[in-house]
Amino acid sequence: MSENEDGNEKEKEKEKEKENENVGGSAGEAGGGGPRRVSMTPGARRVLEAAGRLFYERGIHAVGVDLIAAEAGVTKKTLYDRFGAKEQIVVEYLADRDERWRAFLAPYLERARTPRSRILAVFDASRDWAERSLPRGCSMINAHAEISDPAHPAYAVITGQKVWMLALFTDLARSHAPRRATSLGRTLMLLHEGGLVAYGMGVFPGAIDHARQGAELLLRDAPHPPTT
Amino acid sequence: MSENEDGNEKEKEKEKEKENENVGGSAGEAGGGGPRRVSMTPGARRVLEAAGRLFYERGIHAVGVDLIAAEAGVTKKTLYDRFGAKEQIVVEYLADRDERWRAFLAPYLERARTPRSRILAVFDASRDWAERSLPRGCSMINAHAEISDPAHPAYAVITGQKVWMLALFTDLARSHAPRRATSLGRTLMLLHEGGLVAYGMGVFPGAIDHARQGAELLLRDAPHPPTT
DNA sequence: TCCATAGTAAACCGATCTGTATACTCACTC
DNA sequence: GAGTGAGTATACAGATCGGTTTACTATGGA
Repeated sequence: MSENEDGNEKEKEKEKEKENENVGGSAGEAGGGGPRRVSMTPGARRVLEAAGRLFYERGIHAVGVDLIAAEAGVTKKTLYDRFGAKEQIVVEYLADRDERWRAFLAPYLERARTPRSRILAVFDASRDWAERSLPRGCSMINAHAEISDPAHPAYAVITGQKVWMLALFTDLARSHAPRRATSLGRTLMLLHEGGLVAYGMGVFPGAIDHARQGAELLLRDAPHPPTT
Repeated sequence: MSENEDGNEKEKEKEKEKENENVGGSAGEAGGGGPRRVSMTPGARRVLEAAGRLFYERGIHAVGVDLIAAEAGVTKKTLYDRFGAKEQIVVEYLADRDERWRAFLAPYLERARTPRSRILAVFDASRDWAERSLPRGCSMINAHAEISDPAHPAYAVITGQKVWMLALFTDLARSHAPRRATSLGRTLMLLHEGGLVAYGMGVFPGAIDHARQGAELLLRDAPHPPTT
């Protein structure tokens, strides 16, 4: 363990990752706690794509590695060479979803210019995100229902995303009404989560838009403007 | 199918159900769409108890019938004689939870006397219910994450409970503010669902109480009183 | 030419999955 | 005392689970 000139090898690896579509990493980089552990070879990418689709549609426990490998068009050998265990695929799946969501959300926040509109922009982003890729509700909530053990490496990804969202709402709330930022942030979080759940279960149509209406009501109510 | 004097047999069955703690069934009876299909013998009761506990703690797909039978102290033969299939145990599990919740909620609603306090009583009941038996969040939401097929017989139980809750909130909202009952009922539903999710995932402490605060704000805001 | 990387193909492991079968016991009742 | 309902004990079926192994191929630098 003394004679590894990693400097040389790193250069090679970096050059090979020309097709890696990293999203800059401006506001991201908190995908799951650490850097990606697996080298995303073409086969690994197809595995992750297939696993993500199957996990979300049928549930994590209901999908076996044989099916994932078959859908990805790779053998189980390749799958285990890349990921080592199904558990790791689950972690990558959730971290990937989280990363994508934050990248999707970012331009919505950047476009909005007032604190109020930035808060509402989160709901707009969620609605658009849900309509295009969340027919069965939030991936994190669904995964949490299946992963009971807090020691599971995916658990941190799940709770991490929710904590991040709460911090985001609280930060945005602070800009709008500093005096009640904590409380307002939490209420926004509840409306948002409720919207996601109600949307995923089809309780009533337009659940996320309705959550946005609820948020508007909250913001109109005692907005603590510049003291007039 | 002609010679069954059910009048005689019914009496016997009813006498045997002395230990059955049916809660009158005033507002209930919508447990899952139909009457219980399985005869709840002592063995069956133990199966349902064990399955309920295991399903909730570890997830439905993660628990096998062998484990359920072992935990219940019955053989798989008994289990299959009573329930026929694991699927049916899942249905009974969810219908049972739903029934218990409605029975738990009823006295909270009866004690409250104003429309406003009746709405808040739902959140009070949920907080108490969650603290005593929902460390991992709402059973229905968790089950929905695992059961993707709408044709699954448990699906109707899941969505049925949420629809019932929405109807309850809407009814209560109608007594408080008839003009905006639909919208208010939906927002209350979102806050409530959000509270359940946030509580189950431990996003921040006292999530259901905070949802109640959000509801209070909603009710204070434009309460549409008797026109003054 | 050599060699590491990434992959295919296919068999195999022990364990577990849902579900069924046979054979028997016990308690209660008509 | 025969019959019935509820249960035990145990073995087994066929499939699938996560995971491993051996043998081989294609590719693209150094």
